Order: sequence, then structure tokens, then C-alpha cells
Amino acid sequence: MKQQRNTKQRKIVLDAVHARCDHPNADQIYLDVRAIDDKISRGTVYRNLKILVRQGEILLVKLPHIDRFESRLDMHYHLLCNSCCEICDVPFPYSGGLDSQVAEKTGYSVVRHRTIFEGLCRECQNKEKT
Amino acid sequence: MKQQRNTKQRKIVLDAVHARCDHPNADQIYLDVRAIDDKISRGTVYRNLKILVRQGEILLVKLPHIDRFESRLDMHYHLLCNSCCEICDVPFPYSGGLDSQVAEKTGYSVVRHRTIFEGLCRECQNKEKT
DNA sequence: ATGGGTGCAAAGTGTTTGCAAGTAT
DNA sequence: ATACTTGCAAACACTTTGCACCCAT
Repeated sequence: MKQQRNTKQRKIVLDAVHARCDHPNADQIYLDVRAIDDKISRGTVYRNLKILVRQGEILLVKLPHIDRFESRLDMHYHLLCNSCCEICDVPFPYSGGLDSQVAEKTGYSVVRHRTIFEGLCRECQNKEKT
Repeated sequence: MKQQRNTKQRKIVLDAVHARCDHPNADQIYLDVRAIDDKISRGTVYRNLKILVRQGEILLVKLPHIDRFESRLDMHYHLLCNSCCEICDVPFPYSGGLDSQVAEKTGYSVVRHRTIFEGLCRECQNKEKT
């Protein structure tokens, strides 16, 4: 990893994430940051959030958004290769019981859950060995 | 649900999804569709994919993409309200054992998984009762 | 005939990037 | 002095939308 510098901007971004107890997106952080220093640019906030995640100083939560389609109709989980982005189905049964457990604990009415496993497919594992 | 018509375009889109055994995105379907009828527009393909999902004729797989940030650093699951988009943490332990099970079954080297529960928060449940 | 559907192009959203100037080390 | 970082604006990728015309029912 490249050596990192401690810039004023990076510190403000980190503080902004710590100051919130919800799960803000990059633009919400940008707005919070602008309230403190209105010279900081969007690009800088986006770049610093990435750096902070890479350094393990904050956690990145990825919400489902990219749409893919398939003709299979039953609920199941997916496995994504982080290198080639191939997706395959996971041969495990969908666990509906989890939904009711979470509903009970949280008070939400839970409709479903989505689980995506991430890793490297066989092919990309071999490539990495090179 | 509005009454639906059976258009030539919708049929071609549905066939295109059935013809693939992977998990194509909307634009890949669009390209497949164009190979059959080069008059069909992107908007039509996107619109029809949505309709087909709503009708339960194809399955929508949502991949993690929207970035949210938080200062908590341990792995955990999230719960998303489909109505107000509020996100909260799920008070269940992260199950690392799943990763190795999936790795063993699939040959992938699995790094982690992300699970997002979807439902309605208490507040939105109340609103819906109205 | 009626209202859902289509093609087109423009707009929208969230994010990344190239560049010249600035600054932490 | 070096090279990481910044602000800015343009570019990007993917998707949605407004509109006038079309066509399945």
C-alpha cells in the first residue's frame, strides 16, 4: 500500500463518518464535510472514503443495487468472483427461518434476505498464483 | 396490477433471459435482443425487464453496489426498510463457517459474504395500515 | 376506440478521472 | 525535493423519463 499522508481533508472526512450513527452514503458525508469546510470537493471526499475503507478505518456497507436477471424462479444465494465478476448460484437452501428470527428481534416485518458470497473462482485463483 | 399486453418486444426480452444460463445485466439482454430485432430500444428492454420481474416471470438478482459507510468495524449483517430505506444493523453474529462451507462446495476461495434483510421498519408498517 | 406500449433522445444519479497546482513528509 | 493530494470540471456507466406515435385488446 502506498504511503498515506494525513491531510486536513482526510481527517474531516473520517470525523464526519464517526459523527454519524446511521449508514450515510458518500454524498451525505460530502454535505456534512462541506458544512465544516466549504472548499472541499466531492472528488476529495469520495477518494478519501475509499482510502479510509482500504485502511480499515471505516467499514463499507454495500447495498444491493446492480440488477441481474435469471430465469430460475426459486430463492437462492449467489457467489460472486471479485476478480472476473462471474456470478454463480450457491447450492445451499434458502433459509426462510432467518427472516422470522430477524423480524422477532428487530420489530421489522422481514420479507426476505439476500446473501452474496464473495471470493475468487477457480480460474482466477490460478491466475493469481502467477 | 395494471393489465398487461403481450407485445412482440416483451416476448423477445423474455426469450432472451431464458436463452442465457448466466446472470446477465439489462444491457447484455439489450444486446441479445438487438441481435434479433434491431429496432427495439434500450428503454423498452429496461421497462420490460422490470415488468417481467414484477409478474414473477423472471428473477431479479441484486448485487451489492450502493456504498454506505459506518464507523463500526466488525463484520455484521444489515436490515433495509424497503419503504423509507433506513438501514440498521442486525443483532446476529457473522457466520464465518458459511464461507468455508460454500468454498468447499464450489471450489471458490470465499472471502466473505454480505447478507441484507429486507422488510418494513415499525414506522412504515404503521403507515401502511392506513 | 382506448389506453398500455414503443422508440428516441434527453435527463438523472452516483461515482470516477485527468490535470495543473498545492502541500505533507 | 518528492510524490501524494487537492479542487475543478468533464466524463462515465447505468437507468429512468417525457413525449408523440403505435398497436393489442
